[in-house]
Amino acid sequence: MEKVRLEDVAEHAGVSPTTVSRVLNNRGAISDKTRKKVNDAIEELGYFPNEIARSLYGNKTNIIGVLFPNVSNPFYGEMVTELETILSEKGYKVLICNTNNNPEKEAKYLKMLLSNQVDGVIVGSRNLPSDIYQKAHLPIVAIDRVLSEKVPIIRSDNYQGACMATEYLIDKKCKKIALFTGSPEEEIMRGDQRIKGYIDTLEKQDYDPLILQVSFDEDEAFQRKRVAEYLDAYPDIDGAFATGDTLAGILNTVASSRGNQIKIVGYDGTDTFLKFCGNISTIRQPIKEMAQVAIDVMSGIFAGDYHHQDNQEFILPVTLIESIY
Amino acid sequence: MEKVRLEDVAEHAGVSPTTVSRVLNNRGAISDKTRKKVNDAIEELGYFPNEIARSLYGNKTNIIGVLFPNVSNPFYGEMVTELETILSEKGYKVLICNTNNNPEKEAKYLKMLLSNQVDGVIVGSRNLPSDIYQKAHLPIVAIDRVLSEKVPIIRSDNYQGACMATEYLIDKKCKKIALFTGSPEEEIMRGDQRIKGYIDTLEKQDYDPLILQVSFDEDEAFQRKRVAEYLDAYPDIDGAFATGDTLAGILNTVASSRGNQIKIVGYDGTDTFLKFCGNISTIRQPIKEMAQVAIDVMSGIFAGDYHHQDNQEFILPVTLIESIY
DNA sequence: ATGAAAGCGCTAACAC
DNA sequence: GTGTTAGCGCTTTCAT
Repeated sequence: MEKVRLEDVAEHAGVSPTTVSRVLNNRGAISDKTRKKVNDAIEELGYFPNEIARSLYGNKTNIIGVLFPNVSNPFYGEMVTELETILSEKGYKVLICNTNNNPEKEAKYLKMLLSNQVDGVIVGSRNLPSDIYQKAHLPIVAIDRVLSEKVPIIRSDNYQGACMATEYLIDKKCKKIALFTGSPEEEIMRGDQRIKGYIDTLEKQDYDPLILQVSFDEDEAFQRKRVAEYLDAYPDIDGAFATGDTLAGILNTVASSRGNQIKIVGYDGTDTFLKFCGNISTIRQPIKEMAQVAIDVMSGIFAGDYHHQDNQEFILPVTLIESIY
Repeated sequence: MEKVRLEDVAEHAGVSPTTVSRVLNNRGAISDKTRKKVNDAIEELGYFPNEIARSLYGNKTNIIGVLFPNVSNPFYGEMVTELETILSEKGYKVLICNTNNNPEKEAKYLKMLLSNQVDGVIVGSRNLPSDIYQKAHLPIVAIDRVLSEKVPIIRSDNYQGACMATEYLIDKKCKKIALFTGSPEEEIMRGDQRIKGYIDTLEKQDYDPLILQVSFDEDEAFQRKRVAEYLDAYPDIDGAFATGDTLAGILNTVASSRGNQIKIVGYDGTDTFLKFCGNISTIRQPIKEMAQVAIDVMSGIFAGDYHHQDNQEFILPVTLIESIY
């Protein structure tokens, strides 16, 4: 049971390779008789075309690389699932790369993708200087990340989402509304939109913001400890906006185990979170729609009818998912 | 900025293509002077090798296909992450396929992977008749799935895990211990190991088993309703083993919202679950270790030193993760 | 309607 | 130590 090549099919059918290729690709004119002979030969030999050879000739692999920190994170996992679903329907294959937010891995992967002649890259990770992506010279779209001014960004409305979350907590009569975030200091300073939405909303209504940081780099036990310390230090907290669902989950676990009554709103609203934590409200990012837009934009780049403006952003609306109980 | 080929490098360096190839692959003897010339040319032109051409020649793509129901499920997401991490260190790339447990998609993907000349396939999905995998004639390993008697299986000790979960609930003085499962009737009948472990453990101690089914095919709202109905019907349930963490999460949400005091043990123990639901105990599958074994076995197949016996299984031990609070 | 021949970018005999 | 040549499996002019 050796590998069957197009040439074998041709021989078996008593025609030339060209003819087989034509049948395969429905190109040119073929008599019904010949077509049948060829198709029978294909069937009998169990032939299927070698995509590698096709790619080499055609200079197109139909492979899209997706570069994300980590598909074990439900947000990225669901995003990759949606991307893959849409792409596979369009005849593309997906090469997956988990960067773990490690710049070296990210650089290595980008190079690998280029070497593998991928047709485009969808990036949800970023640790590299923007010129690296710039000179990759390849269709790229970014998900919620600034790669360079030349790369279009698809994101959900982080500012609006934060406002909705905060307003919700105000509506629910919370008096002391804290923000829990995993973002590092610099990012907070640089004006993270989720944090900005929280602050703006509170200040508009004369509440005092309280920003509490729980580093993502620490392990979970440490994060719990840190959260518990915050709850000790600010016992009057009765509302909390967590800028990610993971943090919302941890906060919920810690608070409920201590008997603290805190209304929590998370951020992301993945299906996984909704299933695991149906009793926590959250802001849902429209993952599927974001995936669709990302691919539409990329298709536009392929087709040559996407006209870029610097710092182009596609911002999609979020929704508040109120916990059922 | 056109595509740079090996031949361009050769020309630029004033040597033959062969020499460039030799420098690239560190093969044969090359004078230091020539090597430097070539490397300089590579640098100047920004050349990188075309892996497609290499694959075509070498009959090896260094691509592994991974076929799972869905990376948006944290168990599969974490499994794929671990696989990808290990594979990328070994120089392999990962082509990802979400079958959604759809037989047509699965068949289409398998064919696509074959067409793309992947070096091997890791499968965590199964809806196809076993002969399809059999005649694929390709190194295959399966994760927790029977594909055919010829395909080695890597799984965790489901029976043992179920026993541990059930024993834990008995230890915690639960009197009425139910099992919640999403498996369909047939599978339950066929002797699912998690269910068997539960039943055996209970019967050994003269408890009555109570198996409650909550279909995975229904949406979440329906599942909640179904769970609530069960809790109404059996108000004396004070312990529950859920055969998956998702179900454990739903059960926990419903129970706590109704004020039912139920000790719950889930199954899978993904990092995501532990973060989201730190207050639920669970049986943890050793995902990373399973990924490692899967790849070791596949490497063995590649190297020709894996000797298969029919229905070969590699079973890894599980651990009980007790909720912190 | 069909075939012969060249070539996609690379590697590996086989020369010298 | 370096170059010439053929070929991996396919598609596509260009003939006929």
